[in-house]
Amino acid sequence: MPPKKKARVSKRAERSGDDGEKGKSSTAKRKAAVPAKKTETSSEFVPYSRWLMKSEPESRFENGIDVKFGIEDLKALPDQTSCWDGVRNYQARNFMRQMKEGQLALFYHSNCKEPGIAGVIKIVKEAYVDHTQFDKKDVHYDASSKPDNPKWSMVDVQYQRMMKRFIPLSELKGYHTQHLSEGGPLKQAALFTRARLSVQPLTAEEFDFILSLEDKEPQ
DNA sequence: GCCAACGTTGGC
DNA sequence: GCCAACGTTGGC
Repeated sequence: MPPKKKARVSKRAERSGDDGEKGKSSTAKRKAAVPAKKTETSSEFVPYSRWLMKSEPESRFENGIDVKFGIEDLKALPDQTSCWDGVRNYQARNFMRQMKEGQLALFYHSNCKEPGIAGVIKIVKEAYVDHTQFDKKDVHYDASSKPDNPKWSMVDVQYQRMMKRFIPLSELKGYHTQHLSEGGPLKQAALFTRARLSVQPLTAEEFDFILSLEDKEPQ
């Protein structure tokens, strides 16, 4: 399961102990878990079912370790499957814990020449303990996390397909700006409103809109 | 390489 | 429990 890899996020996160989900007390709550949207006609919560996950496709060394993990790297693995370890941000972790097997996510290339949406992946294993938090050699080792009460989780994802064409961030940003003034599906996309979140939810409208761009001319 | 935005830490 | 300092994310 554990190919070395990806998702760059803080590296210490030390205490703060919080756990995000016991929700009630303490600090670090700040903007805890954004609640899923409600439907118009009922007060039922509709859980998110689409996601966007960021990873770096270009080599970058952290403590002597290359954190490069682009969609091509995922595609090259046995079963085209990998665990998504190394997430060290509570909101991102909490979103991963909401993921269900079979759900789709957009694979986003970050911190690179051309940031943007590279392809589609599928959640093939729901959240479980991220072993790298206990590994002193790992870039994302977290000395504050104890095996009897692990802080960090990961999911497994499987490559589905490349986008028919790469959708650059710049293009999405153009639509975001446009939708802000005229209305439209990317108006509130987390990619822009929560820029630094490495694992974020997408509404069905956002997800479908982004996929629809594949068949349009680059803007 | 710069640096704005923002999450985390830790003193008080 | 506030908030300034610090460190990271990630576009440009």
